[in-house]
Amino acid sequence: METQVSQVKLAVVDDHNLFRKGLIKLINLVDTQDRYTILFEAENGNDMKDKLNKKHMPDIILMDIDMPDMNGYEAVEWLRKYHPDVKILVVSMLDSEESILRMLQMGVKGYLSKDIEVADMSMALEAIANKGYYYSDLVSGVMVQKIQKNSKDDRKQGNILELSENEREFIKLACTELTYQQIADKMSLSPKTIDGYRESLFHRFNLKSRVGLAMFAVKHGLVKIP
Amino acid sequence: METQVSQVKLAVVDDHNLFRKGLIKLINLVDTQDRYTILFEAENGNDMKDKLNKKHMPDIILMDIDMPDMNGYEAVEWLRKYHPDVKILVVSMLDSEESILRMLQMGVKGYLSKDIEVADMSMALEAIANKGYYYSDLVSGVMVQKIQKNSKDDRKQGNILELSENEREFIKLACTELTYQQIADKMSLSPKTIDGYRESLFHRFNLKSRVGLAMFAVKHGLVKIP
DNA sequence: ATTAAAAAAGGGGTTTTTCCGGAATTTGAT
DNA sequence: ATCAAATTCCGGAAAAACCCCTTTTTTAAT
Repeated sequence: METQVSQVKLAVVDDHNLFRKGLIKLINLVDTQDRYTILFEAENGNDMKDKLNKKHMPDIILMDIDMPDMNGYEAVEWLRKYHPDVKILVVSMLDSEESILRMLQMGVKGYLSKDIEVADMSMALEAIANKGYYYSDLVSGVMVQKIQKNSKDDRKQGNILELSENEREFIKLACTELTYQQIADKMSLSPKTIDGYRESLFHRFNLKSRVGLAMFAVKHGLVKIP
Repeated sequence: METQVSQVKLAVVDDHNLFRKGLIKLINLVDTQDRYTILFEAENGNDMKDKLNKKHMPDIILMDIDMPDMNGYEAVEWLRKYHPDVKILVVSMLDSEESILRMLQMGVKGYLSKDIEVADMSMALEAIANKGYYYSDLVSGVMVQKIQKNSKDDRKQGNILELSENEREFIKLACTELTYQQIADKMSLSPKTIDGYRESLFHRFNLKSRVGLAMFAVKHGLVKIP
């Protein structure tokens, strides 16, 4: 085979300039065979959308999650829809189970924590370029756990991934100072329906108060902290 | 003068390995005169404490804020106490006014956002090594604002820096699912006192509900999200 | 078309939070 | 020692949050 040394076009999407630059330096350092080219950098999902149109399509996008304007989840969702061939490697500080699973469900090809070794990142890039994916021990671990848990009825237990759109919306509004009555108005639903959402969420996630729900939302990135 | 090319010993304290490595690469890249030596890296404040004893003292410590175990504030507080000569350059994602002022108050020599240009970081290091400090436009801006605001009575307005210990403690507990009654028990105070804290904070920071207070606490890093 | 499940809405009651107006106590400075 | 300020504490009432159990409406699948 001669495909081993084919060129790989990369893009880096992360809101912290210093991290982007450092990451690129590391990639160049690791890239002894001159395989990798950085096509572009972007500060967030929106920026990426703009730049994708103007440039050639990258093979792999290194994607942060927590970004202003358009975050990693939204960016990945968009990419899956409009450019399903682009492989996504998440590089994020968030290494919660929820986050990993949510990204995997959306079809990312790898997920790295930001506190990994340089060698791991190198391996991930190479694996994705060659095999098309790279699932680290952390990620595989989360996956098997999920599979095992899935043997039972999964919907009923607390599973953040399966929140309805209305529930997500309600949670966001529950993190504000609006009363439930006002939330009901804003969502054009009966206060009783809102009360139903609340109770259901409380039971599913073992919560006792609205503050608990709000902190839960923060912990799992369900709400943006401005 | 011949002191221009004196050696400068650095240390990097940040919980994300990839960021540390990238940062160090950037420093080396920028360091055309071979002035800078990285004495050690640490993952958090505690790790730093350990490593400070074993190695020579660094001249400048590049310090993250949000870290597990012992965060940047705690680390800086400790450094000021036991090694007041070590200059601290904060390099953090958090660029809130509160965070900047709190760090400045504690005597750090510079404060950089992680989304700055590489050149800025280079300038900051050079300035701190030579002049002893580097205050970017962002930081100076925050400082003058503060000075201006300070002309008026500062205590009464919403100023996160001047929260009493009890208030900080109450805020943390208000972010849990405890009732005010339980919080009062836990703090060995009357529920009415707790109610007083609540009202005072609501007025000072323009809040309308406990959820608002909790989100406020999250936004300003007054409470840890586990 | 039928039926089971999920979503939305409701009734009615308890607890907690919120919001006043103050009063007593502790603290710090002169 | 004394005064002012801050901290702590109180009573009471309206609003909001919380809880459980039931009914209607919508959705989805056979």
